[in-house]
Amino acid sequence: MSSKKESTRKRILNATWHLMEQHKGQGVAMSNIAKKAGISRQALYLHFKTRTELMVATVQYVDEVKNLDERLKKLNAASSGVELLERYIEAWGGYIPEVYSLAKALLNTRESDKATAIAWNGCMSTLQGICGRVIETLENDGTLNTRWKRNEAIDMLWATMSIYSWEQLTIECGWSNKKYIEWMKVLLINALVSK
Amino acid sequence: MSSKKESTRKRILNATWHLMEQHKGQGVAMSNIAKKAGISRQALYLHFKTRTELMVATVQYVDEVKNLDERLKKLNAASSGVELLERYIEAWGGYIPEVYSLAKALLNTRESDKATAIAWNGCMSTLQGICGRVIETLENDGTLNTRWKRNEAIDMLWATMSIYSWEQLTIECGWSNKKYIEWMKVLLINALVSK
DNA sequence: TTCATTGCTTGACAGTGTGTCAATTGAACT
DNA sequence: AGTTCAATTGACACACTGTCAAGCAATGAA
Repeated sequence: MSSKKESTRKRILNATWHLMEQHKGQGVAMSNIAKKAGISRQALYLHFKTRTELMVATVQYVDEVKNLDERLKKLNAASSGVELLERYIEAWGGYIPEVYSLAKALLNTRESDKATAIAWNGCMSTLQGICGRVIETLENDGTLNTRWKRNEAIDMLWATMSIYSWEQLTIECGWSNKKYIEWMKVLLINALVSK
Repeated sequence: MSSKKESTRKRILNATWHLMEQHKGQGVAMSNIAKKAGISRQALYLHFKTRTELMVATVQYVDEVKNLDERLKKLNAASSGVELLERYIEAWGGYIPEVYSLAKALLNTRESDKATAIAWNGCMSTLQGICGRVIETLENDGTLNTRWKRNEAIDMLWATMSIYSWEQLTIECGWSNKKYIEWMKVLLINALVSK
């Protein structure tokens, strides 16, 4: 009840978020967002200098609301490299569908916009750090397939678990998210873990 | 020397192709293409109804010039499933960088444009057909890792060899194309082939 | 030679979206 | 009463796509 009067900024962020979800990131203009937030289009620019800045802020807002950090911390409880790998696939694979629409919007514009690219790379380096931990744990356990070098394994794990791959398998191939997680484990355990 | 006077259509297609390559698919407007082709912007619309139609035609033109079909036919010479898989990775992996910029442009607009989506799906189903042949050959050889079901293996192979994955590893991680092909083989052979 | 056709040109315009600016209002704080 | 802050309205610049009308030059056929 403390936020009966939600701040305009939050109303904008929520409006952006939900419109992006609804329209799968396509055709959401500043005027639509303003309308949904109940303010004028120009007022949007009082809070966010550009469309990109708004998108970046929205992604950060969603990450905060969805509590990605906390979810990733649960990985630490893994007792082996293989378990860590499995938990990573579950945690990140379960998170992707919740942010997909928004992330897609960022991905589409990052090539033409430096601010977006920087924000995106920030998210990605967090993930790459986790991939690094997974591979190192496998290495320390002696369960990393000897064909792999550490850095190549990290990059490959990161690339394979990308939002794009998720998109291809779920949206293009029609897999459920459960199926995606299940077979991603098969792929990566077979590829990375020594038998 | 037979084409001293290149047809306007071909000049447009070449202009589009080379501009897209140069600018990595970003910020290439109809007016730029017209200028490069040496005609007026409006004349472009006499040849192609929309920007999308031009892009789709350009991809088909490039496929024709680069002779993708012929390259894929060479796969047939493979004498085993594993060899076929390796040749597929080499052939497609070698082709991606040649069409990347153009393909990226299509990928970016396909969500908002049906014509693009249809053209793209056409290309993709060709690839999925080849992935199907690869997996079936492995199956017939008895070398498909028994953890895989056929359809899931096909989808996974296709998704893993997507342009997006290539983009991540080469452009984001800085891998050379040779390295990409090398480690893609490691990934997929370990994941799909029984030991 | 005249006429129609074809391919292209120019100029103008509608529509959509982003981003900016100036003048104004209304409420809250002091 | 005066200041400040948030938001409003209307107008505008700019870029890009797509359309339309009128015209021009070369080609080929009657």
